[in-house]
Amino acid sequence: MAKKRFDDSNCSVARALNQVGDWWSLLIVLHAMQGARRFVDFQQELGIAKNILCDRLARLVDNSVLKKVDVGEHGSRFEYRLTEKGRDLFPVVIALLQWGDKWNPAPNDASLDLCDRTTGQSIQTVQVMNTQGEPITVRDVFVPAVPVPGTKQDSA
Amino acid sequence: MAKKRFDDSNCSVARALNQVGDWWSLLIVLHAMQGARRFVDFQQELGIAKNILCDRLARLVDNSVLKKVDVGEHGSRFEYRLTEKGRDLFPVVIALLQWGDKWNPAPNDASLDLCDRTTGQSIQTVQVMNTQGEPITVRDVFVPAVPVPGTKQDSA
DNA sequence: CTAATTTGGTTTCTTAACGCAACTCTATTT
DNA sequence: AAATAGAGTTGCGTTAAGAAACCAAATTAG
Repeated sequence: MAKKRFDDSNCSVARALNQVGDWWSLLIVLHAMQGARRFVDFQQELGIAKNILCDRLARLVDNSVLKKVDVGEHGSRFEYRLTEKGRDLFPVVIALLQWGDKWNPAPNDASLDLCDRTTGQSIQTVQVMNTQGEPITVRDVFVPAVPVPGTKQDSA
Repeated sequence: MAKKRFDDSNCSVARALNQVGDWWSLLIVLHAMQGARRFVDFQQELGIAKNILCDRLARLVDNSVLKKVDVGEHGSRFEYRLTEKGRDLFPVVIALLQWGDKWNPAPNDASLDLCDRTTGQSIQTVQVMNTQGEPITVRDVFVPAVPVPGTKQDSA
């Protein structure tokens, strides 16, 4: 983490990064998407220190990305499940996964390839699209000049 | 940053986060996408400490997300420009931006909405889609059992 | 009933990263 | 010659990350 916080930033990306912008949070969300639910699942799969995991899970719960569910089994058993907000990080995680695959090819193995249940085929590459459904790049976008006073759109 | 590095992880997301998974890097990339090029641009727009900015820019250059261009103007002038790899983070940044907008509404103002140059209209929400072009959620995907070792499928 | 496990955390302590401020260096402007 | 600007670097204090040990409730083993 850093000292500088972006809670009140008027930049959506900054606010988003404030919640999931550290090393572990998105990895935790990814593993949650892949089925991890219990403390030990995350701990073993990620190889993360327990105190850090506690902290990250608590923060993700605070931020409503995960919810903590007491499943009254043997021992103190809790499950951390994705909320709708957490599940909504799917495009972010997938975009990141695809970027990592494309530009930092796996050193030793195949990356995990995700398939759609209904078609059985690999999913598409995540793209930004215009209203016509045509993929666009960063060069195709602009921020409309909003002359409304009081509207701050800071760079972001 | 953290001590734990994921360079050699066989997880694409981990490798991606290794390059742009800190508080500042994606914000720097975002601002670069919005036109920031010079050291002072980033420094003033982001309010980041200069040594941290140096470090982040250098790392992004190392990772080929940005390239440093000497524009021989007055003083020592450099520009940091996005590479193709950097521009390819567009879907990641936009997905994050949209998530931040949706789930952490701006405290005081409208978030900036991005428009496509050719249509003049707002861009679509970034989604994960199957081969049919239908949007899918995390519940629709599965990891096919045991990819053949040595097989690399890039856009996972 | 007691001892050992499992799960989920906390505490301690070391190390590394962040962030401010001040300083450097080169080149340009006054 | 002095001042300004761009792009850093250096020092130093604060904070966060990480490993390993310790803690506590519920469970199973014996």
